Amino acid sequence: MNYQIELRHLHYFLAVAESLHFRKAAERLFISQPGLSTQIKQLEQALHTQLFVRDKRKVVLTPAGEYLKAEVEYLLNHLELTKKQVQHIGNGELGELRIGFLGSAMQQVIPDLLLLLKKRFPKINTTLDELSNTAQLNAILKDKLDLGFVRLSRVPKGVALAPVFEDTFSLVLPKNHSVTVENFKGMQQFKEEEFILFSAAYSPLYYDTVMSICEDAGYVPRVSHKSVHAQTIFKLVENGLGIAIIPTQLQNGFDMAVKFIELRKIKQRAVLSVIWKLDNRNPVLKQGVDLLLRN
Amino acid sequence: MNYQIELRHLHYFLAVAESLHFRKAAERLFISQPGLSTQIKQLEQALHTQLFVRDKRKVVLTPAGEYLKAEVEYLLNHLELTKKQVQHIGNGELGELRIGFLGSAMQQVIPDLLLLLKKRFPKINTTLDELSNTAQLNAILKDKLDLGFVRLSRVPKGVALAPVFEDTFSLVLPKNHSVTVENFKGMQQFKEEEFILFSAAYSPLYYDTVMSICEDAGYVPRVSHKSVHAQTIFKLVENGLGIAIIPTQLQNGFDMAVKFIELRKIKQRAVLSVIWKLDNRNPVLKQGVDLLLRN
DNA sequence: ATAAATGATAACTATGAATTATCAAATTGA
DNA sequence: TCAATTTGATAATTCATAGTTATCATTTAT
Repeated sequence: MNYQIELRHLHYFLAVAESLHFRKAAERLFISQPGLSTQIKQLEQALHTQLFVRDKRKVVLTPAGEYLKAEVEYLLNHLELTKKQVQHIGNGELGELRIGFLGSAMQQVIPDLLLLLKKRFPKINTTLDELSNTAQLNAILKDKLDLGFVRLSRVPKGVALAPVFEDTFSLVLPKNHSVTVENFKGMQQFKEEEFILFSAAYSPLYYDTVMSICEDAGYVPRVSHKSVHAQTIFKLVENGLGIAIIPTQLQNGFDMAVKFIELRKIKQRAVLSVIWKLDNRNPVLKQGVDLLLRN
Repeated sequence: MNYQIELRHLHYFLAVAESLHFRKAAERLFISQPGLSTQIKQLEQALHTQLFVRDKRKVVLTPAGEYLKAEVEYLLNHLELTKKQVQHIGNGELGELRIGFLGSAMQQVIPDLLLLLKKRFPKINTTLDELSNTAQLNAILKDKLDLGFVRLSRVPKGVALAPVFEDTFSLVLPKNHSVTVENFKGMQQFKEEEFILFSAAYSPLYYDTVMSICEDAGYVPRVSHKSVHAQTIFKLVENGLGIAIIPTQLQNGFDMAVKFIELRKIKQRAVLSVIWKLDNRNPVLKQGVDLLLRN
């Protein structure tokens, strides 16, 4: 009657809570549906609390289930980290740092950081994931990631943010555009152009900053296309579909038929920041952050 | 060959890590010693890491085991809280606040706080534990306690501290002592007395403060006895074994044959503070702290 | 030297996780 | 409207493995 909760129950619970579908969850877990049903029922009995409402056609989480889901995600991720950490200590390695980054940070900042880290702490392992701003923030909140490289101006309470790299912006123009580095006067020259930008959902800060650059030049830009990949933006510019404004660093590493004009005189800068969770228990994180911010 | 870790393993591991003795741990867990041995071996295999060194007469933790112990304590306590929390939410209650306190705070502050809390959040449950300063700090670091009422001036990083109650000190004298409330001049009158104090281990801040009170009067007190219980101290004073200095509030609730002189003119105060962990995930804590500090 | 204590190993037992087969209810669609 | 499909729950059965008992090898204490 009084079951003991095991990690199995938590893993199963999470699968059902995510898919809200017993059969699909069972399939994902490589067990049969009746087995999953009984295990979930056991968990509910152990907690004396209903976690799902089964409505004979759809499954939904109760408020208690909703709460448990968030906590289980946290607990399981934390346990996963602990397992790795224990192994690292057993091997005489210091630990692992899980890093997320925006594509636009791969050009320069990330390689530099990794080299620095390897030099100072040769035994620290790293994992790298290219993720959007919001994906990184979520992963950090759930202890799936230790460190994120993002372009954000605000983060929720409990998360720290520190700028690590400042870049100018550059104009991206088709090769045959009448404006050149030599005859470039200012952004007011592009009042009538169509703009191609990174989408606001991908990076709200970037979007707002570009808007403010045009605003300072006295107009609101017409945005014809939005994309999340630099390469796509370059290709669109190359084909005369508009002009773009990008962080200067981004032009490296691509071989595109466009020309760049660095906007040194405008005040806006593309700021890359690190974010991490203040209550992160990974002992390696502190050293990584210290190292990063000492530059 | 590749075992799945379960909570059972973690509970068993913790029992062995605490007793450093397989047979005793097995007894405590109500299972047989061989069963425990195999489960621990499974855990070690799952982690590919040795956790204990069995030296054919004694068992010790490896560094990796040491690390795991701390993390497992944290995880299991956190899971325990989560279970309660889920049940509370399921019952439409808000949650549970686990409070620790010094005996000397029970007189006034704790009952007041509890009444306030019950009034503002009728659905919050509380558990109360009388613990020493350091026991509270440890319990808070391990997520076994949410809120502690202590007399401390510093706390480790990651723990917050906020004063909530300030009390004057009072002299405790035997009934027949020549000094009375009427002819009391100052602490310099007690230069030659023996002092009975709370032990420094129990409350370092109290000890230092009493020392500084005598220092201000121009002498170093001779300390003849130390205790952790107010009642013991009163009893010793009553029997002429010395005099004492205590937070004034403490005299309430005891019916002792001693007299008290409140030291209103000296600058030192007995400060009671709340402490809590900044990364505590109990959603109730924030409301409790807010309520407390708003007074 | 003998007795007591310790953790590991081997063989066995029995608990309960997981499977298969099936049901009842709800939905879909010809 | 009625068969076909989809859903989670239930019942009976199987089987993996946690836990047991019995025993050993080694160390420590008397």
